[in-house]
Amino acid sequence: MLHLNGVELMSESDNQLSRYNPQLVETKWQEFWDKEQIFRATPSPDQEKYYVLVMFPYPSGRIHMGHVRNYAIGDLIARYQRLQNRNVLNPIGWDAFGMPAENAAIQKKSHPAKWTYDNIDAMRIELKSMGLSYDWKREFATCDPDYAHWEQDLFLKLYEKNLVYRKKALVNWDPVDNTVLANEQVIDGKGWRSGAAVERKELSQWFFKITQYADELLEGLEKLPGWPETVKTMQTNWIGKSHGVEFAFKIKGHKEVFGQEPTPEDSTMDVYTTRPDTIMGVTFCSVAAEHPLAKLTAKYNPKAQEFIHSCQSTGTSEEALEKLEKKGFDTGLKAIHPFTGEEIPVFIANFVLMSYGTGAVMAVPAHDQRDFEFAKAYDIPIRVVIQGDGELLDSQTMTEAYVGPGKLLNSAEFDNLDNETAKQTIAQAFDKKGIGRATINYRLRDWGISRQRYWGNPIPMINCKKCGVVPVPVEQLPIPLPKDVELTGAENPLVTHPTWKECTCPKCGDAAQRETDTMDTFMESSWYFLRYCSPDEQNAPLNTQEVNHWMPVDQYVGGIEHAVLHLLYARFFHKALRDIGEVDCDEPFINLLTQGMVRKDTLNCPEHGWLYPNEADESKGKYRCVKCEKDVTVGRNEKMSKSKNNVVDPNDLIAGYGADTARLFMLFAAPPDQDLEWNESGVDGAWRFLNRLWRLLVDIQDRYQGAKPITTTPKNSALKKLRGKVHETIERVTRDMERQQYNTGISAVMEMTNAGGKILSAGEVTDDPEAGSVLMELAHVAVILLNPYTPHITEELWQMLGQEGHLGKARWPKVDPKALVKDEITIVVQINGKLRSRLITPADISKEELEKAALADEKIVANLAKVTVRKVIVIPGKLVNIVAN
RNA sequence: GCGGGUGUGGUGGAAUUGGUAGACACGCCAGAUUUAGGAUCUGGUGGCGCAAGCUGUGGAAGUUCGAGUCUUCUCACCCGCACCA
Repeated sequence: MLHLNGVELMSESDNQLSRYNPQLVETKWQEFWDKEQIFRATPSPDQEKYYVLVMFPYPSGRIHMGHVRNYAIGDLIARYQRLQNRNVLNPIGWDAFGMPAENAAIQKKSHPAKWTYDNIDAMRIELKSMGLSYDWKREFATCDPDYAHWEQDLFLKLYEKNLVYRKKALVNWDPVDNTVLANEQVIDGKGWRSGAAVERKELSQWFFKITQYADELLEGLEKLPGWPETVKTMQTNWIGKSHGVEFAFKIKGHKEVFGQEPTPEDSTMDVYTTRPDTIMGVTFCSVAAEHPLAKLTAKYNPKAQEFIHSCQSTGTSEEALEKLEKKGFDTGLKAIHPFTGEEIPVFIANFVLMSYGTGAVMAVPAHDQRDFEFAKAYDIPIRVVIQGDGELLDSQTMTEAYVGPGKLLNSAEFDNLDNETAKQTIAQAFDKKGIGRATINYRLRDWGISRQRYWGNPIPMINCKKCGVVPVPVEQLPIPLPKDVELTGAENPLVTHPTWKECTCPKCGDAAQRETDTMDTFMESSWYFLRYCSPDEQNAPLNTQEVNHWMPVDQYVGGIEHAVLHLLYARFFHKALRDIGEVDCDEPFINLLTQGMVRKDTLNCPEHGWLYPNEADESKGKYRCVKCEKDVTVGRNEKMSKSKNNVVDPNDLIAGYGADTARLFMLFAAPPDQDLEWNESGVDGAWRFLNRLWRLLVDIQDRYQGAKPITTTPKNSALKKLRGKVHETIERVTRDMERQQYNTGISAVMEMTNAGGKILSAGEVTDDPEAGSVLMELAHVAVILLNPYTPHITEELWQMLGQEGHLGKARWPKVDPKALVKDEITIVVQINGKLRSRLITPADISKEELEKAALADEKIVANLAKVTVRKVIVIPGKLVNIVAN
């Protein structure tokens, strides 16, 4: 019996000639990898490092197809890089804080920690059944006391650096989850998780100064060529940098309107505009409902108050906004135009946002669509100040605002300037007058991280009546969550717990209270990739030396849904940690691969609603419900989701076909960044290929046991051609690995094994003295090239081929350039670009000879009988195109 | 509305980046094999045509000896943002 590091080859009765048994093979190799710690990563000075990272899962209890795809891709990259002799770090862990654990605890009257750790145990088994090459020694969950401890520590370090602050803020309140949401977590005015309509509420909140890094986050994108354009565009738009001018209007009329003299604050109004070139077209101003001038007006005028109220109660849903009419309320106050001295009305308008710029805008109806609509509704003058090429604009007849480029008119000393130049000239004019200056504005706002939830990491702060906000001293960390809580969903147990929040102020020693908010769970995912580098570090959040050895992440793999949220927070947090000396590099993720969704048809029965795939019978393209025989509507092909029942459980797939088949299918069915349509027969195809491969290699080993892979050029031309195919395949698969088009890599190997199978079954050259070594080379190459896709079966076949050791020690094959040299090639002959004939010529044929041969070809001669040749284009090695008429 | 992307056989998808369109697979058709494991093997398979051939990459035009690939316009679908001044 053969042995390999204590692992037995399949027993005699079950060996070489027997069928491919994935369950046996996979269990065997998973145990071997585990026992021998094959994928343990330790820094090594001799090898180039490679850090591959997959987005860690939330421990929901079961893996889904999205995980399988994500981790199959990540593992393929890890194994490929190992074969390229790189020292690979491929870690995994658990994004373990969050609301589902609390909801489950409420439902089951248990504790979130128990639910979470039970789920992790279940999911770990599932992940292990996939045969992923993780360094499991680095595994952690973000709810581990250790991880929470060092996160609190980092929070305090950033607080010291003045990157964290607290302020009262109007927040997005999710009434179902009873918590605050960041702007990024509000989608179409609804909570990203609960789907409930978000309300506005004013609360004291902790913020990270992400806006301080807005410019670097924006510019950093340019240094990331390995990121998809879509993600970079989304982040660019999210940051929303704009150049403009901020200036102040003098405000008058307080006495007339309110019967009161203005306070200094009330007598001016700051506005921000990106269009200073249209300054002479300003005919009114508008302010947000929350603007101080609006509030002032409301104080004296109940109708204004009513109007403001109606603004705030309008929904923020997509539809509501789209149909929302432009409405305003005239404050009666007048703004003084800074250049003309003209008095213009100031309105409270329902479409002005308090949270962007200054909450007040100068309105130019002729050149801004919103202002145009507003002016039409309230009969405000429209003044054209930019004239584009073409027809003359007429303020009386124009039906929409002109927002294009052009020359200035009706603009006094600025007349005839082109508007781009005017932006600068006028900005300077503001500066000279001392009432305004060029400003940069961002759409991005600071990251609010306070959450009124139990199952999160406590914010390590103390509120003292005397001293105010005081940070918890580092030596008192960690602040653990209380274990003795009962979750009801009504109120945060950290608030209601009898003792947890009570403490003494570190400054004055008086009784004080802890901050009861916990941190946004995006905090945990903002530095987990750093903690992976030194997961056991006991004295600090990070071991800087180890972190700097492994960082940055060379390849990050995950879902596109994190394009803005997680990926922007993580970039920011990383840069902040860089600035407190925790890590050296500027960007955490050099290359980003965003995999597409796994989708499946949805089935809907008129009686039973959404059906599971096995609840409908298919015949002739029609589906019937197995329960009621009614016709089933086949809905759109959609992302697999529990609510639509269009899910396939990866565990069933792995139990039935094995992990290798599941992985192969996932990687073969589509390029990784594209959506993947789930298709049962595609799985069968992958399964059959692995069986064919198995049989082919068993056949080769049977016939040519002991043959050494060939290293020279075979004499027989069929064998030479086959060897050419082998090396062409190495070249193609290598290229596909580098360009991350894994589906075509598999195709290439399939072509190669098909060619090998053909030679064997044809039987013509199987007795050639070199046949064995050519086929043995093919077998070896097939095994190694496929190892990143299907690790278990390739290990088993490697061993079956009599190889010492395991594939962890193998190296990616090298192309023998001699093997790629072809004796003859096929040349296409076209007439006027249409295919007319093919020539088989020696590979080294000269241009002239090729032209001659093409023109002498029978079919070509026949086709040229009635026309005159005008020109002949010869592309050596490819084609000849004859231009004739 | 703005920004980004995608349209190729019955299906998933290829096409060395301007040079044989449809690789590889699924499905289907025909045949072989008394066929023990989700069969396997051989051949065929874009459309039209008996054939030579014609035609064909959402549509229209253009550049080019030559266009799935480049340019312009247009249609459809998908994703993101959405009154950001």
